[in-house]
Amino acid sequence: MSQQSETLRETGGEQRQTTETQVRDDERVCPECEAALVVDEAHGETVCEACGLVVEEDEIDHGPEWRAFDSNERAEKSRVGAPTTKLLHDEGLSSVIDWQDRDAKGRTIDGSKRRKLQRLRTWDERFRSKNAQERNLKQALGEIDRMSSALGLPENVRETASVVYRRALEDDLLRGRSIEAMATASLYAAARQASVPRSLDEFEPVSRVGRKEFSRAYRYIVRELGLAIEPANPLEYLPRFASDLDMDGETTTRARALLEEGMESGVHSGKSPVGLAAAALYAASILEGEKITQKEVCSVSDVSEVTVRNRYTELLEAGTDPDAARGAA
DNA sequence: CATTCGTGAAGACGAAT
DNA sequence: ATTCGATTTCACGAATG
Repeated sequence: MSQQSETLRETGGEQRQTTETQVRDDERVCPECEAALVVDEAHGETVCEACGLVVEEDEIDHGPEWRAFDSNERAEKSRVGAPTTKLLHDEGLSSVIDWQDRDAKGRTIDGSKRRKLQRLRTWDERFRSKNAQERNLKQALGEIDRMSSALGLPENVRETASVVYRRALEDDLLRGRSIEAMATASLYAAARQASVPRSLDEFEPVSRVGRKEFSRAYRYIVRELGLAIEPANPLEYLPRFASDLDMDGETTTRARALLEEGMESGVHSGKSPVGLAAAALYAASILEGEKITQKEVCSVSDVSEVTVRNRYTELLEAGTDPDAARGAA
């Protein structure tokens, strides 16, 4: 999956080089000598290269840009430009291109200037929508990170999830759906694709949106993106549940055999894979004499005891395993 | 007493219309 | 969007150890 990590790196481009203590700050120059300022991150200071003048960080002056010698002058020149706002991602500092073909005095613009404006609008629009998507993505990736660490999902699943999300974003699948729901759905899909599935029940408490919402989002992206996700295999849940229960390797192997047999005879069609896995563990624990209670398997697998009961009787019936018969007797 | 087993009503879900 | 069928869950009681 090198393709995925490449896509990932692509947008991670805004990392700062924090290892360097000295970074040129080209935006500002020293008020005394006009030389470029240098940011000393170790000391948290901004310093002039040439004359050594120290300009404190975080002391950016938003006030008047000229000195005022009396109140008249102060009123006149108090501020240049619009105040900045945190509500816009660029703090309102970017240019806005009007849709009207008129200049500042209201006269119409014509000819080549008009076409030029048109091209500018096109690009402006492209950058703006790109930024909107980037911000969206940033938030979603944060959520994916949060949830996957809460669920103990490995790194590669996060990457897959972010790729899925990115595709959904590019295909304009986000309309009317919340970022959170889509992020959850992407992670769910990724976990299943990576053969380390988590059930919807496990996602419910870590997601910020309701189960209904993200499961709908999940179905939606699977259909729209054409993701090939097969029904979850009960075997994939086994190792995790087994280790949660501190079960014997023997018993786990037995459970796996039981499951495989059961799937041969088709007991699993239409049944919840999680319940099947839980039942197999329970059945195996009886057969192996390492007794665990139904309640215990239920607590690690989030299925009801009833389901475990039903599944495990089916599993034992389907199992023509002579060994199983002997163990039960 | 804890665990297991069975049952019917009720909810959730996917498929079909 | 609603309806239908299958599955799961809940709540309960009974049996078993």
